[in-house]
Amino acid sequence: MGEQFQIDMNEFLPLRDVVFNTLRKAILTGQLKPGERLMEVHLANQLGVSRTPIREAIRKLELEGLVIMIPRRGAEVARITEKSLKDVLEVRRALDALSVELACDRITEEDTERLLTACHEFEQATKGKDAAVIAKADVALHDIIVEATGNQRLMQMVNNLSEQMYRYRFVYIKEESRHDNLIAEHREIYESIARRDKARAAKAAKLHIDNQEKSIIRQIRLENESRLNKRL
Amino acid sequence: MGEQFQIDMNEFLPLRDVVFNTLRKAILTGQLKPGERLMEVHLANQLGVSRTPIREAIRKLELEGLVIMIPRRGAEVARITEKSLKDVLEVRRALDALSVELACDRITEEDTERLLTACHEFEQATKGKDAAVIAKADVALHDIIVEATGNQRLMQMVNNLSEQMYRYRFVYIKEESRHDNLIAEHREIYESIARRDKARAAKAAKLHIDNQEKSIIRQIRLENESRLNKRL
DNA sequence: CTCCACTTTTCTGTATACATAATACATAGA
DNA sequence: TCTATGTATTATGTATACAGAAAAGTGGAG
Repeated sequence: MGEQFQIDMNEFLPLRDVVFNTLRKAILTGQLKPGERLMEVHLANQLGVSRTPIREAIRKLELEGLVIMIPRRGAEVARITEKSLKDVLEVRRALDALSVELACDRITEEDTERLLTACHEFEQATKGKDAAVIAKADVALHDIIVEATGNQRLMQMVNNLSEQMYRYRFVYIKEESRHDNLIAEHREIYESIARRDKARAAKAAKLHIDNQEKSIIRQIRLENESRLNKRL
Repeated sequence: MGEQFQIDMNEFLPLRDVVFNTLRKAILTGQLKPGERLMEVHLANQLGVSRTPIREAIRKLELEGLVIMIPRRGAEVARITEKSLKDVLEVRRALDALSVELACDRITEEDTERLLTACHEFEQATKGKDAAVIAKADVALHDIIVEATGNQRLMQMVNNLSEQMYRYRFVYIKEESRHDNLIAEHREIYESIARRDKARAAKAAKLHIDNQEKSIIRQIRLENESRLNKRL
């Protein structure tokens, strides 16, 4: 029983939400692996709560696509296939393009400044070697953009889609040879938003996703190969 | 206690899913009105089940955005504001455009035929006066397009977004003066997909949404006015 | 040794019980 | 009459109990 989840008990949310956040984080960080079963009593004991909040949390994870339900057998962590990831990225490409276009129309001067700062901070972060720091700077930058759209629903959907690939967020961050490209891509997005050039911004955002897709797909294929080799 | 939901008990799904579908339909058709509280014991009695499946269904409705949770007070049907609807449509415009673009690349000859047939059937439907029949034909047509993309995630997200405005689906269907326009818009979408003309298809899809938005926003303003008048 | 039937265990699905927060109500005081 | 405080009610949050379906284990026959 080595696995022990980090529970944010300091929150004073309903237990189901604490459980929901805990399980989600465990799935996204890979603590709970694809295909792994989520057994209610086991989780209940581990988290020190009853089955009820566990079940309610699982219902939400189910709708979020992070677990799949098998009738009379329970929940298991959703497996990521190359197809499902391409599907996600295909949608995300469209929504990221929409985000930057809307940002062109609606971003304030102040947030444009913040965006520039975020670009610089990302650049700084790449000079250190801490992938977590780089990833955080990357997220911060993209958050500024979607928030600038003022579209609540869009924010929620983009976040959810990002989540689906969270397990791979380090993949393209770690490739140091790509760092200069990432910086340039961010810069291009910033520039086009600052100049309110929607077409250019959309193009840049799509390119940004395309490049991430390449890294991640490459990684998935590597994982699959090594998995197949182990089976032999 | 006039309200009595239509329960599809013939299904042999888990009760929570039966309840989920039942409540969702009740919300989408307006049987459960925005702002109305969903009280667990009440619903449990009404549907003849215990509170457990009710609660689990509510968790899913919560994540789907159809109900909102107030801590220690329970769930209520989400209110639709003009802003929230504009947000939804803004995203939907982008995803519908994506759908037709992908359809241009991926639709089979067979499905292109079906799409044409669906156009004709929609046209036929408008000649009768049954709004439900027209709405059904409209849904069928759009389903062919998103399914042609082969993108599971996209299908799910478009369906979810459609749901959010389901309460208003009759609004633009009912305006008979718009029927010829709707037919023409569908025709234009069909033509551009058949000719694999992505740019034209995207433009047509966006226009289609723009026109729906106008109808619905007009309707919402009417409702708000009459609501305000009643308060006086 | 293998396969099949049967028993046992395990886990989900559902119902119910209990505790507590929130609200409504009523009563007393100013 | 209005406000405030205490009480009663109501509904949620959580835990637990019970029934039944799968899965796993067991034993016997071939």
